[in-house]
Amino acid sequence: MSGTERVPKYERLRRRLTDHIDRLPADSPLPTERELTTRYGVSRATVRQALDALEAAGLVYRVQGAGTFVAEQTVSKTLSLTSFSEDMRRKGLVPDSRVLVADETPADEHSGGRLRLSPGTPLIRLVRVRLADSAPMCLETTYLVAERVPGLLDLELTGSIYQVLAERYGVNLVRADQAVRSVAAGEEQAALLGLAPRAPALRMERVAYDERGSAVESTVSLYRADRYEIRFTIHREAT
Amino acid sequence: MSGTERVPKYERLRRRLTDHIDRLPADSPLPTERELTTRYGVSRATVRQALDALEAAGLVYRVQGAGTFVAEQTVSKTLSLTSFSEDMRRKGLVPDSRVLVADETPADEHSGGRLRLSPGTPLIRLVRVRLADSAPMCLETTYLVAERVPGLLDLELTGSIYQVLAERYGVNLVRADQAVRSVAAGEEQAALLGLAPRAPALRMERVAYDERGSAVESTVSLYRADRYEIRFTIHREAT
DNA sequence: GAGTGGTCTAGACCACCAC
DNA sequence: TGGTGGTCTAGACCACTCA
Repeated sequence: MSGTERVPKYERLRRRLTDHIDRLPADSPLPTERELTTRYGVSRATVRQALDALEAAGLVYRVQGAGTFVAEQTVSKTLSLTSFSEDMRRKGLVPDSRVLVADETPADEHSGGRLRLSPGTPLIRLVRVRLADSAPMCLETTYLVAERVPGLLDLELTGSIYQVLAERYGVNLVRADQAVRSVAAGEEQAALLGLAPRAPALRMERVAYDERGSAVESTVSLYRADRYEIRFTIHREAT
Repeated sequence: MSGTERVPKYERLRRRLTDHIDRLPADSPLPTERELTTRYGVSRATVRQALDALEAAGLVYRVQGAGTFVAEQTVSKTLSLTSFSEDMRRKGLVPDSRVLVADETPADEHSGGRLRLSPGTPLIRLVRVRLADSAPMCLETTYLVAERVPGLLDLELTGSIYQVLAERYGVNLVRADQAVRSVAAGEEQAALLGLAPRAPALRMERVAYDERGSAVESTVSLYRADRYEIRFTIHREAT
């Protein structure tokens, strides 16, 4: 890693504007696109590319014929694809894991079906109790396509798997389909999570894909309802 | 409504390409940007604007130096801001409502806090049992800023409120912050939903905003866990 | 009517991939 | 090395808002 990082102009402009916006009250007008053009010495297309990103992030809103304005602050951000570790750190908690199972197993209809694999395809299976600040937060069963992550079981598995996938295997998970349900924890599950039997839990099912749309990871997470909630921002579709 | 609708070129191109893509297998290469330029008689910037939308929707992926390709089909779409009625119709169910409460009430810390209003501000309150195919699906308490929807209580409230807001009041909800939890239904709630007491339920809290980022609606929904789950696609953030 | 954001063009150079 | 997508420019016209 050398110190040179290629950062496009529109990205640099976006960051400068983000810092600027954070210090402005809601509904403050931003400079006009043409003024930003001269102020930062870039073309209007570049300015618009930066503003497009800010608008998509919900930081500003634009009114044709009037201008661009600071939006009221959103409580949360768009829900993004993160690993458990990243998620917890973002919340200010210290993540950890207790590995219950780590082995290789052929795909059956359950695990392979979600990954759209034929039965028998080798999968890495991880069953972990995920801890936050040393207390159980969630019970997680993960399947990974073994072919994509050779030797994974020989590694430390306490940190962020997504980071390992990216750095060691060049596998970048960019998209995931999720399904969220409310369930009553089973006896065994409740015991592992430190809950009373039949206590409510949040069940999250996820299939994550790489850039090309190939399924790589399938995870079922069971979160303690008293410790976890999902927060996110959604938008109205145009179509 | 006259028949003339202004549709930008990039939008027309996006639709044409969407239709085209639907008939291609995954990983098929699309024509190059420069070829689309000549084929459709538009500039490359316009082509890229159309492709940007397709990429954001997860229909294609781009590899620098190689080309643009059809992505594998995603099961579900990005979670978008919809009303209960729209949500149910999309699932092929018939929505209906049983209104329990419909009145005007001053904001207190609970209701006003989420909407970021000062206590005392008039609010419209709706408590409804929402039905899908004539069976209880969810128990919903909605607060609307009364000033934005004068006379709402005189209207039929069985249909889509979002449609009423847009068509009658020009209020377009474009963004919402949501929080999802798993809870055990209380006795009264369980009775209204046709559940056993302490049965698991999905609790969804939502605050919806208009284009300018002003909070307009605050809703708490309690869904029957055995009938409802949330499905959505999420993406990895660049930053 | 002056000024704003929305759309569109024609052209250029760069980084990257595959042959 | 040739072609691809990624970035950027300078300029134009349109639709819309607001005084």
